[in-house]
This record gives sequence, structure tokens and C-alpha cells, in this order.
Amino acid sequence: MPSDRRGLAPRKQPRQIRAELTRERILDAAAHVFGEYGYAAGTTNRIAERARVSIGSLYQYYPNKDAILVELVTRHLDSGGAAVARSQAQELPDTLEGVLRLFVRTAIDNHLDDPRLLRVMAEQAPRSAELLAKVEAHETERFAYIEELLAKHPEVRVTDTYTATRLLVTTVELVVHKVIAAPDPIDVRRFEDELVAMLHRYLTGPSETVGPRTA
Amino acid sequence: MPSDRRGLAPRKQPRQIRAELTRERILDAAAHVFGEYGYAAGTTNRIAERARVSIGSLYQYYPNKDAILVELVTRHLDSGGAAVARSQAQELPDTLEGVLRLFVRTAIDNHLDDPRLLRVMAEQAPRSAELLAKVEAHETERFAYIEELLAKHPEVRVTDTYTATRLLVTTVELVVHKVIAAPDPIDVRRFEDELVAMLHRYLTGPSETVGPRTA
DNA sequence: GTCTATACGGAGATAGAC
DNA sequence: GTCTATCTCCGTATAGAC
Repeated sequence: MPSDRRGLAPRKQPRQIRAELTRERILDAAAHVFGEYGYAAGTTNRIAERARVSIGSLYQYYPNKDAILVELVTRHLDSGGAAVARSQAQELPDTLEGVLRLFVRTAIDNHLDDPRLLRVMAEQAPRSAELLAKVEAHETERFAYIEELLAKHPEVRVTDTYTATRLLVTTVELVVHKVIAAPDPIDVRRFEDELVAMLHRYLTGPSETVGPRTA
Repeated sequence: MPSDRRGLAPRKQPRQIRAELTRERILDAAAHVFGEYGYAAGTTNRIAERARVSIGSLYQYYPNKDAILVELVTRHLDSGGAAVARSQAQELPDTLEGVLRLFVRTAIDNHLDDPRLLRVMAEQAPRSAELLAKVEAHETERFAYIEELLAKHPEVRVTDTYTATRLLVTTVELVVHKVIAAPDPIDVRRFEDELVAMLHRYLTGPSETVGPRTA
């Protein structure tokens, strides 16, 4: 225990920083425990143990187990947003296909680090209203971003851009989740190729009737 | 696992029949309770109550809660298989697009009856080894069926049919689940149109435009 | 074979000492 | 502000009467 600082001028408010670190530690521990045991068996006791914090302390930082998971999901969503921002900072590829590939790959990379945790968050998490709202907000943001992106490319021939955007983003999200979370190590890059091809042909394909093209 | 006594007893056994009915009743009750409360809050007590059976009796028919869900999923998968068989019995559409539409629509129809239960089964169910095995078996079957189907259509220009089939089936399954399970009643038919278009263009699109992943 | 009553156990959450 | 100890709650599963 540090010495009693009563009456001394606060130096740098180490408490706040320490507290923040503890929150982080708990969150990291939760990520690990949820990933290893799943949500139901990922008990707060285990989380506290792994974070090297007593169960009592844990409840000082988070009101309940669910709140931990919500923060975990939030953190994940933010990390995804940050990744997108990073790509935006650099110059985007010229071709539509390049843009699609970047989009898909970013999604993949953002999930590769912890597939098991992904499963918990994407599939096992109890869907509280708060969580749903957060996820939906991020989704809306993504929709807008992608729709705008597609608008810049004249090759896009699809008419119902509203539905198309939703289908595209949804497909990428779901398929990427599935492939990453799959128990067997599928050939991810091959999947990536096909997924990009599918999206690209969808967007640039003939809008209604299909005429076979001669090579 | 129920004991299969077929062929052993030539005499009528009304008990067996009654027992089978009770199993059914419990299963129906479970479907309702899981759909309404989710898996975790869908307790065996509630299930027993709704099935008008005591909790003790319930455990005479099923060893534990998980077994009930497994049987529920099995039943759902079988119903899907039956639907496919039905389409197979009739003549398939001539065009590839028609076939794809039938495939997508069958998937949708097979899920429309109880979206909330679908959510539980697809998302919340604890994935026991047994359950995973069952699901995977069905999936493999579907893969084979679709791959064969695609082989019959010369319009299909995609080269890596193995990966393509998996992408296609996976996409349909996931997107359909998502759309059906979505809280707001999305315009399902519009989504169907776009999904079919995407798959169709993917399969018939130029295969050589997509080079290997760009650096 | 179906019920009632209950045990068993585990998880979330809290109280109070330090 | 962190710990230990504990309490409550509740769901699963069982025992035993009828």
C-alpha cells in the first residue's frame, strides 16, 4: 500500500490512471476468459481471477457481467472504425475491385486476432437493448460510408443502391465472421478472392437480363 | 437418444405412442419457450409448465436441457431437408437464375414460421460436439447437392467450384437468417431479388478479371 | 410413470474489515 | 479501494410417495 497522501498536493492523479489500467486489465481478462470458456461459463469469478483482482474489486468497476461484455463489443467496434479510418487516411485504390478488396480484407484482419472471442460477441452475447443500439449505430455509419463510396464509381450499375449496400455490407460481415470463426483453418485468402469477385460482379453486372459475353 | 424398438415387439404398445406424443408436446413447448425467452431464460421449469408436465416427468424424457435443444435443431434441419426433397420431386426450373431463386426462396420459407426460435437455434445454442456434427453433416449434404446442380448449368463460369459452392450456400444461409431474424420486418422479397442477382452474376460473370490478390 | 418437494451447486452480487 | 467471506437466488436435476 502506498503511503497516506492526505494533505499533500495531488501530483498527477495516479488514481485515475491506475483505475483506468485496472479497467483495462479486467477487460483483457474478460476477453480471454470469454474466448476460452464462452459467455455462460465465462464467469466473473474467473475473470477476476485472471485479472488478478478480487471479485469485489471487479464489481467496483463494472456493475455486472453484461456490462463487461458490452464494453468489450464496443471496443471491438471502435477498433474496426479505427481500421477504416486508417485506410481512409491513405489513398484509396483506384479501381472498384481494389476498394472492395480493401474493405473485405480490413474486415478480415480486424477479426483474425481472436476468433473465439469473436464467436462469443457475435453469437452468444445476450442482446441487450443497449448493445443492439450500439451495433446498429455502427452499422448505419458503415452503410453510409459504403454507399457513398460506391456512388463514386461509375462502374457500379446496380439500381437499388440502398438494398445493394445493405446486402453487400451484411454479406461481408456475416461471411467473414463465419469463415474466421470456423473451427478448421479454412483457406481465408481463397475465400477472400471469391467473396471480392462475387461482390464485384454483383455491382458491375448487367442490371436485369443476362447476356453471355463473348471472350 | 430414444431407444429404437422397431421390429422387436409385434404387439401394440399404446404406451410407446403416448410417450412419443408427450415427447412431442415437450418439444413444442420448448420451441415456444425458447422463442419467447431465449435459451438461457428458457428454463426447463417453464418448458415443463407449458407442456403441462411436471418437471420430474420432463427429465424422464430428456436427460437435460441441452438434449431438448439438440432435438429441436434436428427437427428443423429435417424439415429443411424435406423441403429440398419436395422441390427435387418436382421439375427444377430450366434457367440457372430460376434454380437460384428457388433455392433462396425455399430457404426463406423454411424459416419464416418462427424467427425468434431461429435466432435461438442459430445464435444462442451452445454448440455441443453432437450438435456441430449434425449441422455439419447437413451442410455437407447441401454442398454436394448444390455443387452437382451447378455442374449441370454451362452458364456457370466460375472456376473454383469448390469454394464457390461453399461461399454461395454459406451466404444464402447467413443472409437469410439475418434478414428473417431482423427485428424490423424488412422487405424480404426485395432482398431476395438482390441476393439472387448477386449469386447469379457471381456464377456467370467473367472469371478471369479477378487476378490473384493484389499486393 | 407421474407427481411434489427438495437437494445440489454455481453464479452474481454485497458487506464489512483493513 | 481492495480484499475475504458470505449471502441470495435460481435453475438443473433427483428422490421418493402415490
